[in-house]
Amino acid sequence: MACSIARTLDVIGEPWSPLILRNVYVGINRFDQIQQSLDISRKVLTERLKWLVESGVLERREYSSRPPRHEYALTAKGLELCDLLLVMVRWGDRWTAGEAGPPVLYRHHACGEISHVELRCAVCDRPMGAADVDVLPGPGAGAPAGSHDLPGADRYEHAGP
Amino acid sequence: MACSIARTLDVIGEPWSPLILRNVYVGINRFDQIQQSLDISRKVLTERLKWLVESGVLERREYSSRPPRHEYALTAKGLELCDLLLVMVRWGDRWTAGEAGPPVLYRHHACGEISHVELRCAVCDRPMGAADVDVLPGPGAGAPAGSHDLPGADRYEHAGP
DNA sequence: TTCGGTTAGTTCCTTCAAGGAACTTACGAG
DNA sequence: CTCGTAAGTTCCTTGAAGGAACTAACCGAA
Repeated sequence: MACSIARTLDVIGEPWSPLILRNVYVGINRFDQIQQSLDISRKVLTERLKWLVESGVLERREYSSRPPRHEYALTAKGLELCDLLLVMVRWGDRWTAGEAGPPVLYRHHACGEISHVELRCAVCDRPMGAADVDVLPGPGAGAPAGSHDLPGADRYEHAGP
Repeated sequence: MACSIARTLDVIGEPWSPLILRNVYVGINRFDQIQQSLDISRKVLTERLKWLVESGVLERREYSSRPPRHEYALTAKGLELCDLLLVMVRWGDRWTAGEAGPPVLYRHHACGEISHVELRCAVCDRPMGAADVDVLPGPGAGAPAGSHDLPGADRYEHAGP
């Protein structure tokens, strides 16, 4: 579990990143639009966008040369990150609901119904949450036994298995 | 979509929080254990734990009075947040895999197989990801039409619908 | 041709939060 | 009586975030 979470957080761990991602997802994908809708500092937005592009989550593309204008689009990698947002939304709706119900609804293309996501087991299709699994060391585990503080560890790479 | 993400991020938005949650989930649930395994500053850990307890995600319980000793445990609310971690792990494994495969594996109690989570539609059971939904305004939407910058907004509450 | 206006950033300065190391409290063991 | 441990606090230093203003590259209108 450890390092995959850390690696994911390395990409979208800072608080603004998921909100930026969400905005691009819903079509707010130009610099000034994002900056105004989130009320984020232009400097930080520049940094985050650069990082998200470097990480392969967003793509910066020119929609007009002369005047050079750019917009940001989700890659396949980024679109799958938005699945994570869907799960966040689900939790936020369930546990921190405002007075008036969820602010946004999702209609599933396949069935046309207003719905929400559920976690299922990829093998047996039954519900699969954190309460329904055992955690075992896998092939990429840092070291067999009880070793923490791997040496060349970057930010977020502290967490041992 | 907006504010539910923001509300969720308000609880676990800072980078350390998901890692703390994960540690408690796997049984590393005392102050010094967490501090050492994450190599996090004691001060910040204190703050995060306090916040997670206030948010109802963790519970601080005394496992020994005199000497007063405490440990942290997940609440139901917190356990469901761990579902989010499972989805993070899935993404991290797929897109930022190390050389040697995933560091941790999950065995599903119901079927006994090593597996991973999939997102399904709660209504029709078919796969449901960010690519498979339309986003519509819901009952709790800030305002009907194109209004941003709601006034009394706290941190993360900037994001309009 | 000059005067805005728009988009996408930089630059600079100030404030706030994170990190690190040492200190505190409350006990129990030798 | 000193040592060790768990769970924090306190203090100081560094790094990142926020804010406002400035730049660049063009377009269209006066």
